[in-house]
Amino acid sequence: MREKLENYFSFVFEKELLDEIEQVGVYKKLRENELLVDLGDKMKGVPLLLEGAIKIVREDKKGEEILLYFLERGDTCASSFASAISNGKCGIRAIAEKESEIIFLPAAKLDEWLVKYKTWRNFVIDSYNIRLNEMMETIDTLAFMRMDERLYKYLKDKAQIMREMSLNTTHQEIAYDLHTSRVVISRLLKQLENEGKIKLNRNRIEILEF
Amino acid sequence: MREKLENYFSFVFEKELLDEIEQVGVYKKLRENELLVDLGDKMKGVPLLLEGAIKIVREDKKGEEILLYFLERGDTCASSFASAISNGKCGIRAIAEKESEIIFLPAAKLDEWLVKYKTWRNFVIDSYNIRLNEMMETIDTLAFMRMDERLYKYLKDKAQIMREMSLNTTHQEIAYDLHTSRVVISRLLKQLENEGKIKLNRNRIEILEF
DNA sequence: TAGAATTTGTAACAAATGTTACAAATCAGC
DNA sequence: GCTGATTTGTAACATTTGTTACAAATTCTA
Repeated sequence: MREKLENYFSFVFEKELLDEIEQVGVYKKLRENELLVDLGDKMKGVPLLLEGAIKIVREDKKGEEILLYFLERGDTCASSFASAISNGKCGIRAIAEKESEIIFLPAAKLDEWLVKYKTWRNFVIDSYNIRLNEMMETIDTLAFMRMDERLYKYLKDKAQIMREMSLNTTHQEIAYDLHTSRVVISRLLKQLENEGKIKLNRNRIEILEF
Repeated sequence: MREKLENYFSFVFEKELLDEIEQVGVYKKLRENELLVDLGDKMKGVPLLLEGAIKIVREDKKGEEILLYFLERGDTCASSFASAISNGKCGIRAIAEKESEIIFLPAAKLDEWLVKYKTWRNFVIDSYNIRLNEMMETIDTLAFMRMDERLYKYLKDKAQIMREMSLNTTHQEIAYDLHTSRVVISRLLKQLENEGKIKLNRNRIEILEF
């Protein structure tokens, strides 16, 4: 764990903080599709993502879903931070898109470290800023793009996160993430294929153009 | 200024911090429709809103706009905070919806206060959390609601912010905020009027049902 | 008060997205 | 192999949203 921690955070956190994290942090391995945070959870800590990819999804009362963004290694979940510090509920769901490794940091330390470590302050503020920007990008996408553009962007974003030009997924799953119907996705995927941008196979989509 | 500061922040900030804010903060009065922050600005400080209402708008490269949310008294602009601390550019535009009063806090103090005052840490974290939640609500609205629902919600939200059941606005302005066309707004407003929820006049919309 | 500018109403049509229904293809397990 | 479940393709149609065009109503200004 120390090794992975050093890998991604030695340029972010000072040595003393890394030591503390190693002491109090709880390492956890997530298998693919494992649920990390559910809607309404009260977080007792914050996850630091060491490896893998995590999908953050918003759900409303009626159970309708939409993908907000993905977390990559080095990221943390700002919404958990909110929930952990203020003891409130989390408004999102987090699911591992592939096998991932995290370190869980206990809520009690979060505020203490803000005082003690400038690098921690920077990290927290940066995380919030990154997340705000991510949310703005999501809003841009929803407000300004048509479904065909959103779909193509989704495929490219996911390929980047998964570090794979070939995605294992079904039309139905994509429809859930983009909050539309399977038929619409099938139609637009076929259109993208005709334009030569992707290649369709059962349970697999290859991205040909980036 | 001290009086207004005490009014809304005496239960938020400790006395020493209020003193410091009074010393270094710059008071400013904004007239209606005055531009406070523009797209791409580098913020040299953060505004605290003492009085009034400020509209936060997102704009993409093509000049297309959409309303993100409103700020009320007691609020601050998380996006400015981001920009001020990291010396980056601001991704939004802020415009006074009505005459407003703000205090501008210099960037230099922001980090210093994080160490010195627990109340400031709470305020900053809370502000980020409130903004993240506001963004999620905006995303819910865009992803899950039809235009007629969005329009009605917009009217009610704006009435609340302006503390007025009667809004001075045109169909075109609403269309800009919701990123649609004037004709669509006129059509849906007429529909809401027929349902007895609002009453239409030139340059004025009364909300009858809340 | 006449004429210009702004705001609103509405029709007719186009495009995008959503829905229902069903068939064909592929796969998993026996 | 056969059978049932899953996934994909596609047609036909409904609904929502966007566009163009133009007239009427209201306000502003000279």
